[in-house]
Amino acid sequence: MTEPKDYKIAAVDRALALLEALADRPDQGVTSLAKSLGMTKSLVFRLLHTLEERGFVSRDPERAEYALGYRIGVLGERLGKDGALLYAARPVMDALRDQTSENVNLVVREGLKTYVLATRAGRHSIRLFAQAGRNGPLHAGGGSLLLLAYADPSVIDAALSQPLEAFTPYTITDRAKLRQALERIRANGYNIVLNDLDEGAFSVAAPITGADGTIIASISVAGAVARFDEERRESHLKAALDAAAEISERLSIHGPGENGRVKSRA
Amino acid sequence: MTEPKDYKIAAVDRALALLEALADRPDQGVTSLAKSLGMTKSLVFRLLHTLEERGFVSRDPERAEYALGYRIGVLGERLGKDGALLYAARPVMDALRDQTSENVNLVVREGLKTYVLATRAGRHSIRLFAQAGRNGPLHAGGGSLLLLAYADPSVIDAALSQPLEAFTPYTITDRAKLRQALERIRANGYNIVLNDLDEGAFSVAAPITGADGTIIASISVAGAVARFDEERRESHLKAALDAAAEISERLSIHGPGENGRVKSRA
DNA sequence: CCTCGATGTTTTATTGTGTGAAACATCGTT
DNA sequence: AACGATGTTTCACACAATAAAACATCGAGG
Repeated sequence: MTEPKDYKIAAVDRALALLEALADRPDQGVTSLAKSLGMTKSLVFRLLHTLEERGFVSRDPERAEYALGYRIGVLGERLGKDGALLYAARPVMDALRDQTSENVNLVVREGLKTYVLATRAGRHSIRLFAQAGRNGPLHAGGGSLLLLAYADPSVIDAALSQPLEAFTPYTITDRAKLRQALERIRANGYNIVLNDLDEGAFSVAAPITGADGTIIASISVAGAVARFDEERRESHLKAALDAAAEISERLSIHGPGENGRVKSRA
Repeated sequence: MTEPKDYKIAAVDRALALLEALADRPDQGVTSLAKSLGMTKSLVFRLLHTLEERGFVSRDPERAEYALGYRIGVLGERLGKDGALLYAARPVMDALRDQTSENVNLVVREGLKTYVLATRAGRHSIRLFAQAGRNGPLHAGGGSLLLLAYADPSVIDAALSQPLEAFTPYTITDRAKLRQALERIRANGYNIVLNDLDEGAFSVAAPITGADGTIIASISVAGAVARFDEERRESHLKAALDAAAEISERLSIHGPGENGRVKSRA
């Protein structure tokens, strides 16, 4: 450990910790916050005062309890749900790509389509299977099927009531079989497919959980089936699941644990 | 001015200013931020560093440019759109109530219904016309009609294709007349109705604009028609429009101007 | 009704820390 | 190759953040 230069400015860091604490449990008073954060009351008081002036926290005037303020919402809106996901996923995707040397895709659902939010190109393949910003079907592709599996039943019904295009001979177009596949995905907690969207491609997908506990995205490792053997199947799966867990952790209200820090590139 | 004791912590305040600046214009570098905020580079650098460690800003590693980080999105999600609106509106609603002595309602649209987010009870009326959390129709009531007027055309069509209940003899149920009324609301930029939802009640409603520039809510002054004369009509209208502007300003990405501060209760 | 305890608010002194200036590094550009 | 602009790091000092403790305010309970 090279004792990596602490440029943190303590006052700011404390203020941010305070915000996190309020997000975690709103409607706390000065004393309660001070206790749980190990700060003095006067410090907490002044931090809150500063944050309040800018609308980052708001005080219930009657009960002298604080909560996150509207400005957080305004700034958050600017970022958008996708933004939070994207930013949280970025370094994790980099790491996953480095680990697997394969393509990495971050996919979300929008209505009855899927949407590739971001990709990382693997080392091997010349051609990327997915491209950022690309729309895709819900019933084919590792990440897409996974998202469908965890979608609201009404969404599943709607998706299955549409015509199911066969992108390859391996695409599942039989509705009963598709439901079975979804069932198995939910049972496993991941999804591995071969050739169903792009012929010659495999995809190992894991679910990402948002702050509210629902599954909001999938991250997947994808590449050419030629390179896909039993050993890689295991390692890719573990890597994808770990990456998904890491991103989910970052998106959780409690934030990334002390452990979860992604090591920056040397 | 009583020179109100500055409890602000400068470092924290600067950090927040930095966040605002990044929200305002993302993808800025250290120098640009330093210049526009009148801080030194080193300070900005360290503030950014601190914010980055907690995920409140994120850096594009290649281009060394910063933007809001995922953590803002996570916390913002916690608050929700309604939360931001509610917290931003609270003090303004208090002030509006004090000015007008009438009921004040904050209404948003949800699908083809409206929803009362918050109310302030006026001095006069014993009975509150609206109650927080209450659903209402889209085609009657000062705030509701206003929201309908500014809604997407598809929403208007959908709303008009439903049966239009007559809550009082004054409720507009004729679709052509309703469309005319909506037209007039858009032309005026406000809406004043009498008796159309509750008999004996007037409502003066003004539109609130969200961070993205669309109209997301209405704030209205409402009371008994008996107390509604030409003079009050003018003063209530101006008060409502001012209040709406104030809230909109707070919700804008640029934030409340120096002027916009709501004076706290003595 | 008064006292007690708990909470939020204000003051104050001291130290530590946030700060600016300036040196340094690292780019891309002409 | 030299320049200019940008990001990074160092460093010394002043001032501002901090902890402790006093004060205010409120409610509960005897």
